[in-house]
Amino acid sequence: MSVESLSALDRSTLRERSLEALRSAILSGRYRPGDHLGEVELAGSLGVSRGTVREALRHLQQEGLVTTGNRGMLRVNSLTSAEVRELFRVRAALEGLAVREVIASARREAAAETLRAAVERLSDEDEAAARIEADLAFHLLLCQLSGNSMLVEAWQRLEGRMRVAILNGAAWQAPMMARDRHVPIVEAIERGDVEAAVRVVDEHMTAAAEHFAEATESA
Amino acid sequence: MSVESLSALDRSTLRERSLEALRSAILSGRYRPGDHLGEVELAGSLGVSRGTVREALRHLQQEGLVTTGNRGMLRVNSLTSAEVRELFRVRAALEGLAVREVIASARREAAAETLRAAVERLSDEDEAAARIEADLAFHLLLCQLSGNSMLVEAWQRLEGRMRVAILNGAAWQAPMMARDRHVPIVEAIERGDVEAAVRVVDEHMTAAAEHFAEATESA
DNA sequence: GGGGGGAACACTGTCGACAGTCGGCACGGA
DNA sequence: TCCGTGCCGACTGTCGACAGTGTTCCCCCC
Repeated sequence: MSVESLSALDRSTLRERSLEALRSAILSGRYRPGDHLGEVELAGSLGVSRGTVREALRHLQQEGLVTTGNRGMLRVNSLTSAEVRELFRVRAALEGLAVREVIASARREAAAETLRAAVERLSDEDEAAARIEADLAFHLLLCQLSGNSMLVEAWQRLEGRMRVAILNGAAWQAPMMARDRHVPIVEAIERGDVEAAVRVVDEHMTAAAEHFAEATESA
Repeated sequence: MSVESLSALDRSTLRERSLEALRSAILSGRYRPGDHLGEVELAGSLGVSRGTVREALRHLQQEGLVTTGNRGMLRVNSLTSAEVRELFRVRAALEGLAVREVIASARREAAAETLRAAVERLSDEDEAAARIEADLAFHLLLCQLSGNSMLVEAWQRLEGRMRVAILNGAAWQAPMMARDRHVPIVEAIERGDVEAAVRVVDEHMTAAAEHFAEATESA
């Protein structure tokens, strides 16, 4: 009786799929920082028209993964170690606000529980890529639980740059994403200790900043 | 419901000019929140092709000035009063970081002086539009003087939403942008008093948040 | 052998057209 | 009157093509 229902994936536009493909290609390191991204070449390899990849590239440009070169040409972006440090300081400010709002929220208990569960997914053994995803998911969740949509948006805008920074030091990120590093945050939220929570987040970010900044310097 | 045609003597690309034209059209209130923005119609009134306005619209979408409606159609965005409050809390966090970094900076004195000059441009008598510009310029300058490029970027990403919020309560913004409100910030920076500076910024943002949130509610 | 001119080349900017799809409306039947 | 249904218009998604412009490299002349 029922016709094959169109899966939601087929609903996505070519532009969205191209965008996702390019983003993951860059983030997986298939393109090196500084590599030139030609519209025609990408269009050919993705099997779509130039206009379509063009839109995807412009989107990536606004995300900060791609930057405009000499003649309007686009190339893969990279971050200096100073920018990495700056990035983490902004993150600290944002996530500091997040923990503040989570603690002040009426649903603090439920939020803490959710975060506790997310921390458990931060395995110390998994693949590097999985660990990165779990780490970013934890911090995004923290922002989401604040209930501040503008905060979530701002954080997500930084996410692209974050991933670039992480990519630079991908080989050494191990100790940063460990479960130990995140448990104190959850505990401070559970206790409702604003000062401690903010301080812990700050320290976490400072340590991560140093880590990845050094990684970029030696690259 | 029309935008002025673009002048042809400019060296910038049509896409950039279309973007600027659309942005100022929305921000000047020529389009009301919820208004549908059709690609063909805009292309006609701007005198460019659909693909060109399409890119501009996508840019505006990422800026948050325009949001995707029912069928992938774009319409002018508006903010709820709750979102306005959230927005200002994020701004407070960002600008709090800014004053912290400015004070910690080696060029604190020079920065304070620059800010002092910017405050003077916050006239109490000028046109509403000019006052808004001067106010935003002051806060942007504050971020820029921190020397944190990622912070500047994050702030600018919020700027579009800011202007939407301001637009909603455009008639009542008078007391918010007054010089008195900003002088204490500069003074705290001059004294190097971090705690006071952050507190003043926070209060400034909270007051502004209430102001514009109420304005959007009664609109 | 070195430098200048010029001709392909390789891009991006911009455009007009075709096709798919969604919403609304009129019409006919119960 | 109310509901199903098929048509129509509008709008976006996507594409291929043309034009303008740096860039590069080769060839000729000094």
